[in-house]
Amino acid sequence: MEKDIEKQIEIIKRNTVEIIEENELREKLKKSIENNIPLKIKYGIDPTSPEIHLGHTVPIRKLKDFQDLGHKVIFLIGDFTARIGDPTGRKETRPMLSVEEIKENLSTYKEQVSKLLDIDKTEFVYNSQWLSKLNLEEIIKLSSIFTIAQILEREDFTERYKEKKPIFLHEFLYPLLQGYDSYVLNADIEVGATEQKFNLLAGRTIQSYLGQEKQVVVMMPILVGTDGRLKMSKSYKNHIPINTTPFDMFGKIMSIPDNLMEDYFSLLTDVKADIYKDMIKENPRDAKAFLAKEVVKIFFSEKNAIEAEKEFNKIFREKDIPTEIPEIEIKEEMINLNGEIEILELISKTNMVSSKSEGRRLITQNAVKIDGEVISNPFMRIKLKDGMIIKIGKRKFFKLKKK
RNA sequence: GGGCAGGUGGCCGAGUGGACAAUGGCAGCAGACUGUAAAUCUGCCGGCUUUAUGCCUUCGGAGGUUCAAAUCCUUCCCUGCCCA
Repeated sequence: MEKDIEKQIEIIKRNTVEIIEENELREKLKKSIENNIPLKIKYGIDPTSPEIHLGHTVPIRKLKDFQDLGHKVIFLIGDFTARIGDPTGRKETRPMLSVEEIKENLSTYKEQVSKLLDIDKTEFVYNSQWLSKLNLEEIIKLSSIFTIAQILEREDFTERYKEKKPIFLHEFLYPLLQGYDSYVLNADIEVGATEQKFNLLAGRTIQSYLGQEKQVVVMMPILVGTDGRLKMSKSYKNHIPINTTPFDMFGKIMSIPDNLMEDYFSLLTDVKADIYKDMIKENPRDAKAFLAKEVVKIFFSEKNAIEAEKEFNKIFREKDIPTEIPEIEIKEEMINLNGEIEILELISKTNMVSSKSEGRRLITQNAVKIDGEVISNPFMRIKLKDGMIIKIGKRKFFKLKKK
């Protein structure tokens, strides 16, 4: 364990937006070092979607910092609270998840987290273990800690309230339960994104109400998604999942707006600020490629990162075809006697496009190429050849396989 | 329980009997350009049919009125506001 408090503080503070309260953190660290007992770091996640994306990795990287400092990371899977749905940042009520759905989502979690954390040193807990046992009396007692005004004070609730959107009673319970989790775990520190502030603070209130030392709250910034405006989230379709291919991750990072680069460097990589700032100034494109490589390296390997870049350049700079292309088999009955088929027929029947209209649209927009040649007539008859390359748009490639 | 206002395409949001597959914005897709799947500009953006003043499905659900309904009526479900 790192024995120097100031050094620990320095590492903890990197990238954090706010720490509540810093002196309490100092106290906790001091005690921890004196007694050689690691602090319990709580981090909770909803198993609503089994996909972890780069946005989630910002706080998770902070957990890694704590782990490296010798503290104990407790990864809380909110399988029970997921059934309520965290109202945080939501403009509307979340649908309740069923037990089955949650179970399904849980399975891939650990694997993804293990790309960032030392999984053997990480404890995983499920809050259904204790929350499902709470009785009504205890819930009422918890509810009595907060007033409606306090809960309505939260920005997302206030907004919804102002916009006359529904807020359901059970949503009020969410922060209470999250706070109660902290009490059950006897958490020293809870890490979360800034939008979690209310929930994180509820933990402090509940702990102290129940006679426990308050947790310190460490808040991490929100990562903006590929659209450059909204927070990264699967539901906004602006996310970069980590369960993907190195090439896809590389490409998605290349698609972020230029002005996001600094944030991404600082929140997702260990590259020093003066280095990436210079790079961005010098050549934004190359800086972005470097960023993409660095991130891919974290989740895959250096080799994968280099290959991904090569592949990316091959396709988008040299306008070449990818190394690996999905093969499409053509069934006999689709082809006429001369071995021909209409192009639209070909791409729609083989599901290269989602519908015939879509295919027609793409063809008339000059988005379809066969062996490098633009096809602009949807009814053009194509003589099929084994190994023919069909390119649709910029990114979709198919190789024909004739039976 | 009563009164009032609402429920529209992935989202936001116009439309209040025909020309509405439904203005606009966002997201998405394509093309051009480029330094990249950045930015910008242009086009597309329910499905089906060789495309057409064509057909089918869609404006909370179910019925109905009408030659014709997202638009009118009945009823049910859901939300907000006010009263109790």
